[in-house]
Amino acid sequence: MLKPKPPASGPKIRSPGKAPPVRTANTRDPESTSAAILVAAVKEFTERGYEGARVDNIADRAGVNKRMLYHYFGNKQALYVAVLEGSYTAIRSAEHGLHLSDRDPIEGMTDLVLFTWRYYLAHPEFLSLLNTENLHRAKFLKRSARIFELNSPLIQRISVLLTRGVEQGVFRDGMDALKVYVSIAALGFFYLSNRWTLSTVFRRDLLAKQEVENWGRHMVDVTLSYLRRV
Amino acid sequence: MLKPKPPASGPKIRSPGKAPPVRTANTRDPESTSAAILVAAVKEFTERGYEGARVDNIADRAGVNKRMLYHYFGNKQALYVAVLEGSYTAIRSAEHGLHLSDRDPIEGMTDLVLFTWRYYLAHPEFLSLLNTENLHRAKFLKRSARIFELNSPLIQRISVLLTRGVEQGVFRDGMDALKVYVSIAALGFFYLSNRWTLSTVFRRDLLAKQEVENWGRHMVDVTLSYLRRV
Amino acid sequence: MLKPKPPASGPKIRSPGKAPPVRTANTRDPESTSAAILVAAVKEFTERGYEGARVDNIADRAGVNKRMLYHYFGNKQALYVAVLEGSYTAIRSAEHGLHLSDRDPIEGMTDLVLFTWRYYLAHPEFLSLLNTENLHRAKFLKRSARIFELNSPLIQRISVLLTRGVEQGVFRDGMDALKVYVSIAALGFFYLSNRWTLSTVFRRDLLAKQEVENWGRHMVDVTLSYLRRV
Amino acid sequence: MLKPKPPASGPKIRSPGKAPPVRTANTRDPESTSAAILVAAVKEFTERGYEGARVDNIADRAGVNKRMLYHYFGNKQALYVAVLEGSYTAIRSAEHGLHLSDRDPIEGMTDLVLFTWRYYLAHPEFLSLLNTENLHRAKFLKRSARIFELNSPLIQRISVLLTRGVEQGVFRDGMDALKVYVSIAALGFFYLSNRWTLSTVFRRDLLAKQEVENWGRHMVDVTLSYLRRV
DNA sequence: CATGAATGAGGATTCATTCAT
DNA sequence: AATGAATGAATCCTCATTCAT
Repeated sequence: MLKPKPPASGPKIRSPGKAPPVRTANTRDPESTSAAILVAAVKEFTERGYEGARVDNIADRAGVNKRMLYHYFGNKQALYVAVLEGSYTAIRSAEHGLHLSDRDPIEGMTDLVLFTWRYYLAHPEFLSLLNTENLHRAKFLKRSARIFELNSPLIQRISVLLTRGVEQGVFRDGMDALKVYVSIAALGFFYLSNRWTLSTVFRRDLLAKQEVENWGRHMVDVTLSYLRRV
Repeated sequence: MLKPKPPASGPKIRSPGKAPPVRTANTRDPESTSAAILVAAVKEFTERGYEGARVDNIADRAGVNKRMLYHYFGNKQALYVAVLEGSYTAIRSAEHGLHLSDRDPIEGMTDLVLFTWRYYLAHPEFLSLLNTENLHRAKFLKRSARIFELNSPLIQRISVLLTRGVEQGVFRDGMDALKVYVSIAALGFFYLSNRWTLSTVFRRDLLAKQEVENWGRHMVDVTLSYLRRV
Repeated sequence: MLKPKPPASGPKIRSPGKAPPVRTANTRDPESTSAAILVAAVKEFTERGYEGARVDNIADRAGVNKRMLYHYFGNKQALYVAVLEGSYTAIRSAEHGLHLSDRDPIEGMTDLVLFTWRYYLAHPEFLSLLNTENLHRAKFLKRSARIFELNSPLIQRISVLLTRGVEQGVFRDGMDALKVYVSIAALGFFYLSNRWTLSTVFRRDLLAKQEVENWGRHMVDVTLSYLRRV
Repeated sequence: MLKPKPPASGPKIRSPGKAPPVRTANTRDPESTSAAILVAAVKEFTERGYEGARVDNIADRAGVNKRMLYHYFGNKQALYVAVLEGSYTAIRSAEHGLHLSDRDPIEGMTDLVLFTWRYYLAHPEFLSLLNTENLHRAKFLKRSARIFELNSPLIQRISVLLTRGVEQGVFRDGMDALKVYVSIAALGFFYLSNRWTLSTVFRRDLLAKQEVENWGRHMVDVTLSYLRRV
């Protein structure tokens, strides 16, 4: 009798970039199983986008049976939404570590810019997931009711910071907190998200250590130049 | 954590908004056939990304037999590369309309910023394609030998503009042309590319006429604040 | 939930020679599923060659979902290789039933010839697969590391038989075991493999019972005439 | 306007083994056009079998427009039959060069064997086409009415040779001319046709010059051993 | 006679998801 | 809870053949 999957054939040729399973099978630990799936899903969706991501790959990477993925998350789309929400939750909760309210406005703004830059650097998956989501016109994100609540406090706090800066005579008046935040995000996000095409098109390695540090300072420079009262 | 979605949900995002064919069949005009394929491919890749794009959809949208797509472009990937190259060629040739060299530096820079902003506004496909390409780490773009030649003159011209601004005492010294360009691009690109998530997360319609105009001015403001000698 | 099966039966005219599925679906018995695929693949490749074989046909003949074929064997080519290896394994293990070493040389040789003839008669798939493989210049077979080990003992045993025949004064000296084996195989193989063109060209039914028996005797006659000391 | 077949894509990836076209286009010489197609078709069918052969490849190899192939031959199958008939015609007309009737029987038989061997060596396409045809159970050949007339004289002439050999006391009596011919053909045909698998399975280069010469002598040896009166 | 564009019917393969244990 | 076999609907791509010039 022939064995299934004879060695000569080598079926199941996984896509490149496959990581070895991070868990051993049959742990019977719901907590760890679903966490492992989530971690694997973040990687897969980050690397390949929504359409490019493979359910099989996620299961393999998580070291769990594919069926578990459906058990815990329902389907690919729901898993993707869970990944997305997790990413937003993470950045907003990280931002809580920032204490913008009781700081010197210039220092507070500098911290915000550098925090944003460093967060993006440390969390490429966040950028990639956002791009993927924007390709889909945020249709998945729209379903998540909590997203607005999650994000609006940040703008509020920037607004306070700006007001204090104006009161202290260091910032220009009439600045829009959302505009300021979007500008900061834009500088950091675009640089990293588009680094592949930028490096190719302009032949300059944007991820070199020195370039990365410079860009953080540059972001501070641009932001403060814009805000400062002249 | 999201609850597993009820079975009725059904992912399977079928081609929304599929357009009727733009041509009648069997024109026997190679130029028009391959052009129609290219136009359709731009749309499809823009809307759905590389993995999400469907060869069948492209053929349908172009109003040509699917086989023609392979006849003229070889395969999906080659067609995608053709789309990508076409997009870069288009923006760079549009930039040629700008006469940065013989202008007042402030005006020239303002023109560059506004041009960039308006080009991105008018060409959402360019932004989307770049995002798609960056998801793939520019692996397709890297194969295109002409890309660097296509893009490097722009940086050269910005550099000249900056130098003239310094000479005339209006710009700060020591500015990096690539940094300046990437900053401008970042402000415009991120705003548009991420408008779907931004609108959702901050509940503000970034595409409202007034907002769009404001953002253009904002980009000029930020850029000149940064460059100006204080 | 019931699946909404399409109303009418649908055309889908299968290629000629389709056999009804030999299994019922969804047996959930991997052994039997992969065995059924292999059996069906032998038939299909035998009847139509590698290029002519249809993966759909194989799945249909095996009574399994087409997807299973990829699950167990990877792809068409790997399945073909499995079929090929199986055929070689079968004939060599059948040859083990022959006890050439402890026999009278003339009898042993007669047995070998008749065994070969009968095996070919009983296993037309082996001949057909070999022809197919030779059309491809053995490119699939070359990848099989075990093939040489599988076949070389036979030549060794013929060699011993020849030596004993020489010692007993019944065989000529200096005979090459491989030449002898190839000659025997040639007589049987060609007759059967080429019987279709031979029958057409010479208008003689080579598969008539009497002809078949005669040819076996003829093979013995030719072989012994050649080997015998005169 | 984009040119069809952009350089980046490189469509029309032909299968390996493609030969450059042997003619320049648009010769407007029917004779040479159809001859070129036939020559190209022989190569393609020989190398890839009937199902593996590609109409496009044949046209390319012939350096003619694909449409011409249909113009001159009707379709792929008819072209294949033309190729097949051409091959049979060629070998039989070559056999006419042999003068078996007025020769010493032993010499005549030796000539026949060596002629067969050399012809097979020089015409691998004949062997390959026969194998292909046998895979299809000679269904194409059966349609060719001329085939029997073409081949039967040969057996007649062998029969005469055998009779003369018996009369002269050098050949055994009661030999069947067809059996003799099939045996000779078998020895030569199988050796060459199956050389790829034989070489792989037994690790011996059957196409080495010395081996080839030896096999011709071996064929004579076997044939005469069988026929000779002892 | 000659050309190259155009076509519809498959071809192998892949995918998210469900079933049976 | 967990498993791996099983499935049907795509998905990219290819092929022999015909059409319009």
